[in-house]
Amino acid sequence: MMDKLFEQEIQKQSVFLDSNKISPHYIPNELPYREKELKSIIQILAPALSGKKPGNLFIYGKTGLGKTAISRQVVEKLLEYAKKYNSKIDSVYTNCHIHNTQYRVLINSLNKKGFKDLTGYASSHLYEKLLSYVDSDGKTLIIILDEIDKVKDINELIYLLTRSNDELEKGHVSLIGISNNVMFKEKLDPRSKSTLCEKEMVFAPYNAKQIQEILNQRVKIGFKENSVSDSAINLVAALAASENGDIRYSLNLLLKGGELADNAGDNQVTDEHINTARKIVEEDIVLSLIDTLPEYQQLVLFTIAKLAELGENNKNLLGETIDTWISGEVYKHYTELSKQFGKETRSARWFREYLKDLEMTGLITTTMSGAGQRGTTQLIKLAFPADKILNVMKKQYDL
DNA sequence: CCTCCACAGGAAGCGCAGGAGT
DNA sequence: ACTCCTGCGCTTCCTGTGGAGG
Repeated sequence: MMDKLFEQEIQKQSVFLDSNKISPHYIPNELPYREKELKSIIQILAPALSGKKPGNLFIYGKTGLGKTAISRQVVEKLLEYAKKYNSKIDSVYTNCHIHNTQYRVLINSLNKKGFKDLTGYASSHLYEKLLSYVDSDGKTLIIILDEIDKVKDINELIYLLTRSNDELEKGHVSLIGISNNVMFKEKLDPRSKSTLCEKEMVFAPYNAKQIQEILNQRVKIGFKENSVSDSAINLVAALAASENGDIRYSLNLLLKGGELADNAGDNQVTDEHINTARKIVEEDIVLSLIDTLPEYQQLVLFTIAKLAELGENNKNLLGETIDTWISGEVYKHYTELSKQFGKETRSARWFREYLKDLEMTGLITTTMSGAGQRGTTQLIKLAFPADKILNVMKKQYDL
């Protein structure tokens, strides 16, 4: 019985040749339309080959534009060359979304370099360990900090890591910081800012045509021939273009679309699959955004979503749907709802901080009021359809 | 023009948790 | 085990801002 099920699964036809190659985590050998960026990073890091300290680099750009892929690729190539020419270069990659403090970044870096059982040590001790690791043979250590904006004590971390260059007898430490948060740079200490942003680079979005080309390449290696209709690829490219040229998003669409086709037993991915995939992927995005939110922010979001739901049957005098509220109004409803759920009500001041946080996650958008409204107040609007948010929240918390 | 309203957001301070030092 | 310190989440208080309304 079980054997039969496995047999069936194996023999099931698939549109995929190798679904791993469609995964956003897969780094292809060639990254089209990034030659310029590739060249600049190589130029910045190249001094390491002759034992000089490469400049620190800050890379900024929206999600899914190849920041991580390019940096990792360049560093990998650099290590190959270093071997060939006998230069001592080493690198360590840390995703700060997971390792989001100075301490955790240090632990992670040392772990990856083969140091074990480090928990319990003070961070000064970890720092010493890292220093001696670099100093032992005078290597150049390139530290890649992805999603660097997620580190809580980022100023201290930057200071610590760059200060190490003064204390090292031989060898250097060089930083590559990657972020998709525009505001991040402005929140840095002026001192950290000038160190980290010694060299700076901005990744521009791909346009629809470039996305199409990139997707075609991936489809060729990830899908069987003719398993994705041309119009489906066009649709994915168009959708991604409207999402700031986010390749990761488009790959997720293709991956989901392929799975949907497989499940339905279809031998080609069509527009229909992509449209369904889009709904699923979007819901996943909303879910993951909401999921990481603290409880009290979720309640605020829920309040706004509830208002939006009501607002759909609530037209203003011009017959337009009401989809924007002033913060005082939302706060009133929030206090009512929190009583209803038996939660403590936060002060209006802190409520405003919640709004700011929600805006940071991109779940809501706010604008300052102008004429037609007394004084200055925030006008609050959901960034996603209310039913989508409510659906996700209902599933999660059976509200 | 002046006052009032409705809010924004800074500053101070408070209780608490979790480390570091002793 | 104990104090001390620090950061965090939050409240309270306060000043500032700009349109509405007299």
